[in-house]
Amino acid sequence: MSQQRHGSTPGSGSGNVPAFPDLPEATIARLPEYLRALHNLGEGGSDTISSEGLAAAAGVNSAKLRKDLSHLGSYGTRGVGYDVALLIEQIEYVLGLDQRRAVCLVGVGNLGHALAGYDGFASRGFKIVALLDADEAKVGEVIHGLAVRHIDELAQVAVEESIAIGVIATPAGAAQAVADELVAAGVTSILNFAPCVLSVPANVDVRKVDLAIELQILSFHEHRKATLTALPGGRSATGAGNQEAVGS
Amino acid sequence: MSQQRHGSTPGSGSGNVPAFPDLPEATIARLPEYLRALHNLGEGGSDTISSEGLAAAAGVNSAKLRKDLSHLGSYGTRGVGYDVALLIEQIEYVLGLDQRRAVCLVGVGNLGHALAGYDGFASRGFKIVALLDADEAKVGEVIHGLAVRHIDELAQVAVEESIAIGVIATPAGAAQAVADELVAAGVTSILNFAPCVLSVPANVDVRKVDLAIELQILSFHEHRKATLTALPGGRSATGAGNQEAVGS
DNA sequence: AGGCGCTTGTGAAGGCGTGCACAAATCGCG
DNA sequence: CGCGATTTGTGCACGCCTTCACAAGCGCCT
Ligand SMILES: NC(=O)c1ccc[n+]([C@@H]2O[C@H](COP(=O)([O-])OP(=O)(O)OC[C@H]3O[C@@H](n4cnc5c(N)ncnc54)[C@H](O)[C@@H]3O)[C@@H](O)[C@H]2O)c1
Ligand SMILES: NC(=O)c1ccc[n+]([C@@H]2O[C@H](COP(=O)([O-])OP(=O)(O)OC[C@H]3O[C@@H](n4cnc5c(N)ncnc54)[C@H](O)[C@@H]3O)[C@@H](O)[C@H]2O)c1
Repeated sequence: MSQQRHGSTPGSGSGNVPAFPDLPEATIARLPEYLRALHNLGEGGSDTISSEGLAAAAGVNSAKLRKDLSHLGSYGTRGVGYDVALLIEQIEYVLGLDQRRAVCLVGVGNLGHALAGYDGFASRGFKIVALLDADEAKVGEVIHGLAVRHIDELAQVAVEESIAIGVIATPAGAAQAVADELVAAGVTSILNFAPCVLSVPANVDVRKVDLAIELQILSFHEHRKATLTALPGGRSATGAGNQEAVGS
Repeated sequence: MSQQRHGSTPGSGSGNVPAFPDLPEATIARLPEYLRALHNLGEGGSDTISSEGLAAAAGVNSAKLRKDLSHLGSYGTRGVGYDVALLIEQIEYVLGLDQRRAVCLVGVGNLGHALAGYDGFASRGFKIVALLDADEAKVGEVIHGLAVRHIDELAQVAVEESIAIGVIATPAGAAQAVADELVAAGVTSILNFAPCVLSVPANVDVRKVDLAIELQILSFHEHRKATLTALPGGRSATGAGNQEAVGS
């Protein structure tokens, strides 16, 4: 394991060299979950936490958690557990949360309003620095201290604020056009709420959130449960059930 | 393959026997995507569609799509493609979308408001039949023709409306309690927007949507791209980039 | 009727992720 | 100082998923 990577911790060096030994996608999708659990535990006063305990708090298998964390390096102490503060620092560093990330939100409609007012972004190092819409009637409206600007100003704002992440909350029909504009403005990560497939250059990452799909997956399981009425075991009320989560 | 399963199609029989040859989870997570693409194509006038075409529309590999569809049975015609209408019917049947599914929404705050007004649910066979909140000030408020009711009425409404799916849009602190109440009321599928792990009986399905996690994953990739400034190939502008999607 | 091009359905291989089980390491205590 | 309790880090095996590649099947054209 990389025992000499201990020195190169977040706060210290700025231009620290090496890209991480490319973590498995499945792992990085779980890191935010661990981070949240750690924050909760930190407030609880705990100084260290065992893999078992943290795994329980994050809702995963403890072996999986240890393997995930081992990819970041060796930040635990055998016989003791993980130092909560240090681990938080490490994960935040790996996720790039030590630097505030500017986000722009395009489409200030029903959903956009909710997102604009959501404090769960700011508390994780994300700051919405621009609200954009094509509807002239919405331009100028102030939401949580931020005025809605016209979409045509995107390129300008993106440069001014060094925006790398964009959120699309427009109707599906406009999403591709908006994505193109975001890309043109230099955005390299997009979170898309519109139910459609986006086509973007290879260097741009897209993540999609589609509530209808989630419901349809649940519907399938409902359908399945319904057709299996005659299940031999009956209902077994286990403590922690089957938790499915987003992630690619 | 199962050539005799053709007769047992959706519309016809009601109490049709067999549970599907349990589809892979990865497949069922993609079926809604195919379904949306098919609906778009259907409006476009196409009568049949090739796996290549549908795969492109859904943003997946064509071999994967064929394998996914082959799990439902053989509904394509070699040399021609898939009959759009038939395939839609099939997928909707498998997902259990042929019957309207009643949904209740708990927590009518910022996010809850947006969800309550979202028409993307109804258009997919889901109907929000109850809005519930603990805040007396919100009880009675009418949103899109539906009045907010007090959470204490959950059990009653759940039975009246045969609610099997519940959506949680309350603060994280209240989510577990709400989940317990939903389970007690007979709900067997939960879509959770609160950033926390829910503990439920084994027969209950939970899916989580956490926007902060999505952003953190994007942040990681931003961080990675930033540290890799010296990438040999430069930016290769491929047509369809890397599309990550939700799903477990 | 026969051949040709096109498309599906699938066998097989490879990669990824998961979870078990255990050796190595650390702490506390006698 | 040594020993036992505890917990991490990981080698390994298994299963799922993805992807390639191709035979089988279908329609159309001659
Ligand atoms: N409301 C929800 O709860 C919800 C849930 C899941 C997904 N979605 C999806 O999110 C998207 C937005 O939903 P909504 O309910 O907020 O819709 P909405 O119609 O209320 O808002 C859309 C906003 O986008 C703006 N817009 C349209 N074209 C634009 C363009 N080219 N550039 C910039 N802005 C543009 C409109 O002016 C409007 O303000 C939709 O794709 C919807 O399917 C919504
Ligand atoms: N707003 C967003 O864009 C957004 C985005 C992602 C996730 N979320 C998450 O969704 C949840 C809701 O967010 P929000 O911004 O709508 O919060 P909010 O505070 O605006 O709304 C929460 C609502 O839940 C109600 N509530 C509280 N306790 C309840 C209980 N025990 N039973 C029933 N109702 C109860 C409150 O009365 C309130 O109306 C939070 O967990 C938040 O983290 C919100």
